[in-house]
Amino acid sequence: MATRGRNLDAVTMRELAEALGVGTMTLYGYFRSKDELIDATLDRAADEVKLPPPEGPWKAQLRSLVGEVYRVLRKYPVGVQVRTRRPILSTGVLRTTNAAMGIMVEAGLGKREAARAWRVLFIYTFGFVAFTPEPVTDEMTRDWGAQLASLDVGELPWLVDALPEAIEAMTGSEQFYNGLDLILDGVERQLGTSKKR
Amino acid sequence: MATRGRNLDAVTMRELAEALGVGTMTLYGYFRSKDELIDATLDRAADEVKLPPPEGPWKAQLRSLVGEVYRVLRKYPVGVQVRTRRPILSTGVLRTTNAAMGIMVEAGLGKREAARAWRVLFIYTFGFVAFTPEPVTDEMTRDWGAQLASLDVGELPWLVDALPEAIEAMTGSEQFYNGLDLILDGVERQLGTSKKR
DNA sequence: ACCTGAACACCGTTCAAGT
DNA sequence: ACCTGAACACCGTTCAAGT
Repeated sequence: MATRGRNLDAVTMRELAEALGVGTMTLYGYFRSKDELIDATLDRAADEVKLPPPEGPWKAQLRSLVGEVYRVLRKYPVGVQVRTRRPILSTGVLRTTNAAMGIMVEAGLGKREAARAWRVLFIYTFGFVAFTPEPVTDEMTRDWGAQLASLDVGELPWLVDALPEAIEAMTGSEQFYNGLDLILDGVERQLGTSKKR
Repeated sequence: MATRGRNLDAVTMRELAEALGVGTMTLYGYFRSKDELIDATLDRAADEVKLPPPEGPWKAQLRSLVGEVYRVLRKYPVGVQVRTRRPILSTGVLRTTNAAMGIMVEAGLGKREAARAWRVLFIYTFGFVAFTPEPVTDEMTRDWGAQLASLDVGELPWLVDALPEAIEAMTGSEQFYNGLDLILDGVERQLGTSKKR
């Protein structure tokens, strides 16, 4: 098996119990299942998302809100994998969706457009954490280099020509805001076509 | 444990071997590990992505390419979870990245901007598959409804006001192209600011 | 050369019992 | 009431052996 990494299996009931100095089954006195334990953790995490004050340009508010979600999700990456299996429908988590909807509707976007835009932002944020390895270890760099070296690059001229740029774009976790701004530009354009006020 | 769903654990070496009518360990004669077996499957899948002919507007070409990636990934959703653990660096898969870079650089985008835009498109496509349950079963609908009904919605006015729109935006897998077009608008704006020709 | 059952080191969780 | 060891039904994979 590959490394457990940031996957759900990175947390095991046995290890957690040992770390707490109790028997494994003691955990089941407080949570009915591992899923329930993880849910409780994520609800705590959601409270760490600071909602922006409702003032200033909508774009700055939304950027700040999404940035907060990103920051907190990086701290609790287990939330990403849980979300791949089911939506997380707790008040703590939905507070964020609610705030985003408020910002966009107040800015003049229709409800449907706002809901769709939020979906894109949510997918980007969770997806960024899901698909950006962090930290990148020396072993990873070595593995990937070896794999790339063994490729027939003759068929990949555009990629070869922009290899440094491609590697930078795919691995840098500091690049979250680049993509976010690109998407916010797209949302702004939606605003132009569905203007309500 | 929750359902295995479309996760990597949905495929077990024992079950696969049984389906093939061989002993479990026979598989290890052909692949060194489960990871290697999955990689071989994904490389086959990547060949199903039809690259668009290099003619017509760049936006239509890129839209068609990303749509193809989406279509194929829906067929092999196991690729999503594999990608959360490591990049997939095979010629088959990188053919797609190469084609996307070609379309964008030919359109006039700088290499760096093209690489960053591709990252957003990649994250959106993989993230969409990762975070959109498909199919939605009756049991899921019942569970989510029950969870939503038990919430204190007093704190979530914007969300409550747009609940049908939110549910539609979060569950409809046919909505992939809505978000894609929003992102392509953002890419177009990049083109305006970094125009090369 | 090709195949494979038994066994190992793990999981989450049930059960039946301890205090 | 609170806690928990043993056991069950699973994994991927190693090992040692079959043909």
